[in-house]
Amino acid sequence: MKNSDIAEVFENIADLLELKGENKFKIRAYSRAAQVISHLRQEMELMHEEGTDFRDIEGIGDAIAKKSVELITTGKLKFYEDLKAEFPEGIINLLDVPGIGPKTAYRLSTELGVGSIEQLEQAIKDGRVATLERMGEKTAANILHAIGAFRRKDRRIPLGEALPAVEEVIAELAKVPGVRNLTAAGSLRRFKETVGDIDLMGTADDPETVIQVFVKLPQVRQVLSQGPTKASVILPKGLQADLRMVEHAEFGSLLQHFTGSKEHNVALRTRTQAQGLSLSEYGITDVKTGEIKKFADEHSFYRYLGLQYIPPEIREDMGEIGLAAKNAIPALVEIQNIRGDLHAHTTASDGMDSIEDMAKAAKALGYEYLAITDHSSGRMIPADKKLDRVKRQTAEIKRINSSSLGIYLLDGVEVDIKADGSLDLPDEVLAGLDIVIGSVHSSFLQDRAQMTRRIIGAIEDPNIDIIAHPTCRKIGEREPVDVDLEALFRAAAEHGKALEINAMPERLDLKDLHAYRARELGAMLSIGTDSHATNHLALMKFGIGVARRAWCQPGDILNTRSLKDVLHFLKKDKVA
DNA sequence: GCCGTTTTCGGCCCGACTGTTTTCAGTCG
Repeated sequence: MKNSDIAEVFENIADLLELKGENKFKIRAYSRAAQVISHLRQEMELMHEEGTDFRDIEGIGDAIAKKSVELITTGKLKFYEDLKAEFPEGIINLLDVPGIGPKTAYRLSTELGVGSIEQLEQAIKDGRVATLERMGEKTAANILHAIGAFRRKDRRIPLGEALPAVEEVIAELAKVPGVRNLTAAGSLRRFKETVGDIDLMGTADDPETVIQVFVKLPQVRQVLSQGPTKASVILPKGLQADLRMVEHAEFGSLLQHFTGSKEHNVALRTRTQAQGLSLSEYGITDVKTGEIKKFADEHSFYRYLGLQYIPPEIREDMGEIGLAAKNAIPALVEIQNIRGDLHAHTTASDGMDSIEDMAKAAKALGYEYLAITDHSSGRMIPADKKLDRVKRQTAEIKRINSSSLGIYLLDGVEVDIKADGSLDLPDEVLAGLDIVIGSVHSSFLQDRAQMTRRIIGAIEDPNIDIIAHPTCRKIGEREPVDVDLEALFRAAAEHGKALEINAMPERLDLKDLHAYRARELGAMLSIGTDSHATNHLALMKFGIGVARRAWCQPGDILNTRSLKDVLHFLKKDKVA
């Protein structure tokens, strides 16, 4: 049973207890445990095998530890089964509809016998919902609308899609006179791989004007709510955007509050409560005097609480607050630390631009080096031409490296790790290159044992330097391959090979939790954009976001190193 | 149900908006 399954059970328990009207702190405890479990960097199943006591995990005590063990060992939980049996089938599904909480779900279920979204839709249409106490025509219509939106919005939007939409809206709002500090906060600012909705904020001399411009933007498909300081709208593709405006002097508190995560903020508030302080988006209130202190920026906000500044990417209540109190937050890797890109394609395979154009674009970013790593075969390369292609590439790279362009090209390849584990180019060809990236591009559905052997075999191959996009997932498109990541990370650490954080927004592979664990086990990481055109080189920032979410420091990332040190890692010192 | 620079018992985060209410409950983030 995977962590996500266990977390789901506890989240469902929290929902059911809420339906039941249980003690809200008990409910919160289950909900919090679910949250913590879904953020664990190791599978609980494995931790259990290794004898880990789950009570050592913050947020998990005697009861939930015991229930977790029951789930892991038997695949079921009696407490949960009994609880479910107390309610009409399907009641939990109703909670998925935005606007329906436990109270409403319970009444719909008990008073109208509604047990599914379809039945709910029917009950609204024949007018039964509007007749309930404290419900009306408007509420019923809103629920009906929410059902439609819920059906269309079946997944969170990848970061790479949300960001351009946001930039467009911000550009429009920036035209309003007196507007300042327009920023996207929320999961977007924390670089989460998918974004549920967009949190925009800013400050203005006259906030209400900005809200009015916002709800009338041409992109806006629907206005969900609108007040003097806050509005929510639906943008194309069902993307929800919330805008909040405050006074200039309060921006730091606002940004901090809406950057989240929710868990981080809850933990922060709980902690500061003991100091007699109350936190909100408007500032920090001294509970005794009622005096409110405002903050124009986040740094002063955290400083006032006696905390080191915490970078947005690690605000997940995963230990960062305790470390900040001890001034022990590590210096996370930044885009400025990156000295080159180790994964790029050209017209030699399926890329759009020539080797020289890619080199110039990388140079323009200030890089010292760029690895040209076209595919071994397939993707525009006939099998019988693959050796010629490599030869031509090597010659062209030699030419550019001896020119005055001022960037060093690493002569490389992204070689397929074939289904049987063999590599798609002969050893002697691979041995002659500066850098060899191994990738799985086929037979994604192999079973765990086979896939693990396949990739670890490549890690053990002396010619391989980096494993690209190790899980092969594509967000919202293709599931990750079934592989024993723990074993893979250990093998990479043992053999001194790097694992890629692929920076393409639809990949982000390794993902944050995996990169965290790989680093913890001592594996080197590299961030590669997998660029297929010059403008893709700028996607590096997404890889940096993942690396920061994985608490990586510059030393954890291969391509923060100088060319000399990279070549040393690749055991190609002699080439430099 | 969890947890401890006030505590092993008694606490447990904060505010806006909506709709249906004459003062607030429910939901969301």
